[in-house]
Amino acid sequence: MTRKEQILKAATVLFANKGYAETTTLELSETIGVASGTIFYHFGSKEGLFLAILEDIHHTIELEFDSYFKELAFPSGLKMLEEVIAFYLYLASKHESQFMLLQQPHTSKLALDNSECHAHLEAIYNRLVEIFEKTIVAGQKDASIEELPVRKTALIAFSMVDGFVRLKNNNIYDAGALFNELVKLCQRMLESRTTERESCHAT
Amino acid sequence: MTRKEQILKAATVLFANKGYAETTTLELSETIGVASGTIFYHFGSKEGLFLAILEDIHHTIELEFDSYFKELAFPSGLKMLEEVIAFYLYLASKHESQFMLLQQPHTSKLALDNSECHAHLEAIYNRLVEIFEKTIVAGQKDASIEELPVRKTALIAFSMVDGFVRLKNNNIYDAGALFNELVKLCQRMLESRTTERESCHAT
DNA sequence: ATAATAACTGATTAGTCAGTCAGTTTTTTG
DNA sequence: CAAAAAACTGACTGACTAATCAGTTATTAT
Repeated sequence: MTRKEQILKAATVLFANKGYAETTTLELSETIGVASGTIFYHFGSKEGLFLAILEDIHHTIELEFDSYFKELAFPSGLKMLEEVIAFYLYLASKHESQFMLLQQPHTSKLALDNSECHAHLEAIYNRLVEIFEKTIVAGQKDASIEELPVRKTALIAFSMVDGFVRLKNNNIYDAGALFNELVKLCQRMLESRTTERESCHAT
Repeated sequence: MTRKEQILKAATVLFANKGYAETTTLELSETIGVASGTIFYHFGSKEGLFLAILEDIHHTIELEFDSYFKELAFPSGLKMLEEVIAFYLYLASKHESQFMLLQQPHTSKLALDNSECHAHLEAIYNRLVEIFEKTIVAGQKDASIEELPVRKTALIAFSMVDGFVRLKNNNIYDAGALFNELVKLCQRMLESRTTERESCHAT
């Protein structure tokens, strides 16, 4: 890892866990063991560093999704939903600090008046929602998922799983023990029922 | 409104929208039109002010829930779910700044080493989850809601609706247009299916 | 009306922070 | 190897911030 990458990664962890404003550039430089000036040599300013982190997150997520969608093959859309939730939670755990940073209010705050930040955030969220969209479309093809509006339903499923990640990261409840329930409820929410009812009336 | 209340309410709005660290006591005093010393006269410190806000939020939520549960009468648990989601979103909108403050990382951060903050947060979240617990219990009594584990299911339903509020507040997507889908998907998630099948088989 | 108490003020203080820059060390290039 | 370029340093600065406190004004009690 180069110095620049070291700073980037350490800053991601600190910003995610302490918050942007609460993390000082001096503290950051001390945790890595470099002079405080080095940060500004590489990133120009604290905000420049933050934007570089966002770009890195964007890049990470693009890579993860590209490799995940390359090997997609599931028995049914509904079964895929389970895998997809597991993958999302795996990602949020593997890149915990990066996901926590995305959930920081400072991030969405900055996006309001910084177009670079806004562009990254938009692209990242589209990718995250996409995983649910593809699942719903696949499930509707094999009739395992109900004919619900794809985009809207995907957004709600996303905010559900994302809310779960937050619950976990905030340590308010022991959310880790809720994984099975989350999957089951998500499936109940989306699974197709027309077949069951029809076969019932048919008899 | 007394001066003290004025400061409390203005601080709630500023902390919620700009963040705790990003809001200075000078800025706060200037928006109300009082001397900066007045804040410290009433609240001792910036953190004391924050804790007073949390107590106020706690109080607000207790009051709202007490009056809501006083007049509870619904045709079915499933119908109640719709009302309860609407009530939750109504609350989050009526007390927007207070709900946004609850979602700030600084709040859950402070709870880790401040017992007063922790106690308030715990009580508030219990009340918020309670609304879903009561609905599930009611629905299970009239057989409109499936026999799922009450607490766990309520936690997930809560995190779903709470995630929705965040989506709305962060302005990333036009979440306002998703209300009907949210209600529908929540109902699909929880509604009982055994009864339908039974009544069907009975005929 | 007067004393006593509470509410309020704002200049001051001690400390912190992002950012700078002249100078040093390391790496690359010819 | 020498010269040039890039990487890095850390003391310094000016702007800003939470908190203080001696003094002032408003309110209440007697």
